Amino acid sequence: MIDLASEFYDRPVLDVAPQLLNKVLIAGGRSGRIVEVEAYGGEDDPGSHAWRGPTPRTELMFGPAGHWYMYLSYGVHWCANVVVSSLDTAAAVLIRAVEPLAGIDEMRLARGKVRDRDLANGPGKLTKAFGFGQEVNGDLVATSAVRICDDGTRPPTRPACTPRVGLSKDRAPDRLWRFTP
DNA sequence: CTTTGGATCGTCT
DNA sequence: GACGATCCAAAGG
Repeated sequence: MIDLASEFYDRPVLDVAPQLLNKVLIAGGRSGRIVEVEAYGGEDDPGSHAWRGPTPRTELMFGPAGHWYMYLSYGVHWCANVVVSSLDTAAAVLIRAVEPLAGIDEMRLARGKVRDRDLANGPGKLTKAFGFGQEVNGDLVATSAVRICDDGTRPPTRPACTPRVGLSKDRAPDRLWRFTP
């Protein structure tokens, strides 16, 4: 189990996103394999929070690579993004789903009455299953309570590329920036 | 199985 | 004042 180095994140978002597949998310004694991600660009991407330039909420996206950018979705769910390339301004990868590996009892407790397969198969579900939120904003490589590690499993050689989920019309639906193994 | 509507509140206009 | 990078329960086939 090796923490990904900051160099891993400091690359174009379309390189980093598919390579996060099959990596392992670790937090609070729980772990899970990343099985769905989405890439978001910066000011040139109508689907991105950073589209209209920096705001108080999105300033983290304009910061250094290898940091968490957490945001509250629909006033209810915390969603976890990893900021990537400092050259591609304000790009980030949304972690959309993980497959539980360890700490499954804690996840069941955090998630309530759902089937095991539904414990962490959504961006809001996984943060609740792992029990973290806004407080992890900041450097994920050096000091974070939420880490991303490589356990030796290779990324898929040919990941599936599909449209991003939940974007309203005209938000660059032509960009197939959702990746699954 | 699919569809529908409610929850809920920070953020930006 | 409107709108989400969502989730879930309930209702209908």
